[in-house]
Amino acid sequence: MKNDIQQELIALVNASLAHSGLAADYKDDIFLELPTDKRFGDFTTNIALKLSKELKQPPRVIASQLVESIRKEIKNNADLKDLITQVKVEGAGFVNFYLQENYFYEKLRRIITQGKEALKIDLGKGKKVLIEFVSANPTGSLSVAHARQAAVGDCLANVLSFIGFKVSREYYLNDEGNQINILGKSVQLRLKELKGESIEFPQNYYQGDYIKDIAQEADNKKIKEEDLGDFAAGHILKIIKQELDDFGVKFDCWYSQKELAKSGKVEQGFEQLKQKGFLYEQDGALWFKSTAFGDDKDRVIIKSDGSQTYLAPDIAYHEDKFKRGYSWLINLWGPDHHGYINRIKASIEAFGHKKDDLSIVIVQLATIFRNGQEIQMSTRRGQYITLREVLDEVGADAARFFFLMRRTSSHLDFDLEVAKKQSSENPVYYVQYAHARICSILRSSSVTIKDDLDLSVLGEKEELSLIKKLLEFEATLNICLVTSDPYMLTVYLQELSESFHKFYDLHRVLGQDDALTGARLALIKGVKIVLASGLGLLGITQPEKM
RNA sequence: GCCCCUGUAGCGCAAUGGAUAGCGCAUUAGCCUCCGGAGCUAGUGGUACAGGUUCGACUCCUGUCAGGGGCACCA
Repeated sequence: MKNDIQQELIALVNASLAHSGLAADYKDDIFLELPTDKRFGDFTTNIALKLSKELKQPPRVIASQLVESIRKEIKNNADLKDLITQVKVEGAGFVNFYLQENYFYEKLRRIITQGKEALKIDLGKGKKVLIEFVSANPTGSLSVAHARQAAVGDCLANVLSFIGFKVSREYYLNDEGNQINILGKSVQLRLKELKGESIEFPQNYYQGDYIKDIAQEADNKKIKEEDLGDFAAGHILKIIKQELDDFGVKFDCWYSQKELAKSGKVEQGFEQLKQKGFLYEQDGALWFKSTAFGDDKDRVIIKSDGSQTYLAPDIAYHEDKFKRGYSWLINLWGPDHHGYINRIKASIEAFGHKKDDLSIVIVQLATIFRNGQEIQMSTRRGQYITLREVLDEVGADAARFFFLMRRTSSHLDFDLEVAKKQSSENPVYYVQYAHARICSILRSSSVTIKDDLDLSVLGEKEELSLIKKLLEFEATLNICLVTSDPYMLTVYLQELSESFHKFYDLHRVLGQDDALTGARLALIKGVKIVLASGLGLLGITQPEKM
């Protein structure tokens, strides 16, 4: 049996369309794989509905003609003849294919014999992609906004890597400039305070108590005044790295803005843009002509006082990403950056890249609740709730799942008490419980699962829908790719868990005759493999006991 | 004023333009002599409003209303 049945069916329909004189080549966009038992058929095509207007005939009439032609084609196709049990017109004019159950049994067999490898699909073909995320200034602990970015970025990277992309995770480190100067001055003031001077602490300075700790340490190490900013940034960066590490997020590259500035790449970039005619001077400042690419106004890159705006190194930075060999860039940004999208896209276009070579994913904010009450301020660490506090309270597994379980572009309400609950109200436990339950059954069984066992005894409704649910994993990963958003994976894992619990409740695995017990063990082993793979991609542990 | 996100059951949310709009909480009634009851079954309750595109709209477009976020020679 061939694996890529979908491709074969598309070819079949195309041939049938041509032979019946209905239409030429439609290739893609005609198939939806619908393996759930909620729908009709195992594969379906809506092509008759699409052709209805062009052919000026009712969809069902076209569908009937098409089905007739398809049946003829199938007779001449050795692969499909035994596989397809029925082709018929249903609903408004859908053509539905019903497959031999054996097709699903063999899919399941592949999963239990090959494990996780059977779930991989090569959609990336080795394309190099760079995901830049978090990139928080090293001026304080990571906030929940950064935490959500960390969870989404890391999971998206996992998914893309699983489906055949060559992925790098990068953190753009803003280690010089205005914010670092202010950080240095904040420490300097706290130092004075430490020595008994009375000070007035400006509001735009960094307020948290950690500044006092850093001041104390700077004093012990006798750090020079002009180095205080760098010292503090280095200190805070260590804290950030530890926080990310505890959250299970690792970066391949920490890209320093300071190093970029030293390298001369920023000025080289200006030179290139100037030659292409996208820079001009006005009012004593240097402007980038971003309106040439759809931005609503041109942008300053060198201010009239001679210093650069933030955009200047950023333009060079993005061009450098392409120069390092990445052909697809993904940036995760906070919602405060959405006005920045057009100008940075304009810059890559100015260098000759396509707009779509850079995907900007805006990660909306998360609001932290406790028992339904919004938490406005952090009590312990200053102005905002930190990743550290969330981790301390609910743990990395629950935190990651919660940050991922809504569409990334949507606001997220995160209730700390719910995340700690051990009940079906808490989706993390629901999914992990399904996994642990399967492990428990597998532990208490003495029946071995043979590779060539007969799976066709799995004829119950719940068994078949569970197998079909397993096969939806592939489609789910594809959705994650198309939407650049991994959240569908959390939805899928909850559905799969639900499907398993329903099966479990109605059908006993152990204590049946060996043939049935063996097949059901194989089935739940398949569920375990998919659950474990999915949880792994989310960066969540897969407990064998809870 | 301009831009972005959101509006689905009392609450929190799901549904790659497709067929009967799903799930959890809350609430009501049930299910453990038996593989993990952290589970399952059944009942209640429905797409903000007005147009449009489409064979077909929760989904796309226009407008209205409501909530959240953002506008810089800041980063």
